[in-house]
Amino acid sequence: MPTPDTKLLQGTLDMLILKALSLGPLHGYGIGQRIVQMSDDVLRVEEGSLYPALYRIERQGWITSEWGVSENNLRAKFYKLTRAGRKQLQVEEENWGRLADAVFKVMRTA
Amino acid sequence: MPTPDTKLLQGTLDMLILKALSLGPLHGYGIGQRIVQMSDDVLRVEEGSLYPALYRIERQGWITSEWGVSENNLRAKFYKLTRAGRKQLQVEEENWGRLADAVFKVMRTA
DNA sequence: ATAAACTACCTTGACAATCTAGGTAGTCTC
DNA sequence: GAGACTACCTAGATTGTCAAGGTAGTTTAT
Repeated sequence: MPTPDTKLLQGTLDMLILKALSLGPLHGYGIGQRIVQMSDDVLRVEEGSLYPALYRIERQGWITSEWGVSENNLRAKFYKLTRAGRKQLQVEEENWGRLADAVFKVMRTA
Repeated sequence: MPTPDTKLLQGTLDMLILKALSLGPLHGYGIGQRIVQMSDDVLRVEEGSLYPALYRIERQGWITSEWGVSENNLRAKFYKLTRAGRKQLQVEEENWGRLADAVFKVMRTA
């Protein structure tokens, strides 16, 4: 198990989850792993953040869930991006880009 | 007065304040303005966030304060970066870079 | 003179996101 | 049958930010 050394950038978790799901349906546990992996072990997602985030996002209608069986033969809840979720991902992506660029610009100020 | 349309990326305020002060001492009100200006009106700092942040940062020993008079002839508390603050700015800068890069990497994932 | 706009500070209360730290239960390997 | 791993969940505390209020002094325009 990778043990990344840093906490998540606040406010980006929802976006990262949506992004992970944009690559295909996945259960909660797997989403956490996929994010760690996609970020090359820099970003970690604690379960205490992950599951509440999933409920929050589902309540918004951006993902749907369905119980199933994992690759390891365990019961698992699979999440899938909705059309609205795909749209939301775009919005958050643009927002993040704008903000991150602004921060970078400030940091580059002589 | 510029009215930027977005909230601050959480966790970056301290860094932005330190950065603003790295360009020279400044009073609280001015720090807020400098950040708005450095970010081309994308980042806004609410006073309800700014002043508590300044106390927090001063408590850490990264800045010191001194009462003085502003350019407009009003009493104002001027903040100055300490040596420790300059070092902290570096640390936060590296951290931010690493995290932001990781997020960008995730978002670019096919 | 006096109102309006701006500078500069401050505080309170609420809210949202995250983490820590616990827990359950099933599977697989040794 | 012990230990590691998968997979879910929750409660409580902490933290950062914001919204919305407030005080007081200065400047500009009327």
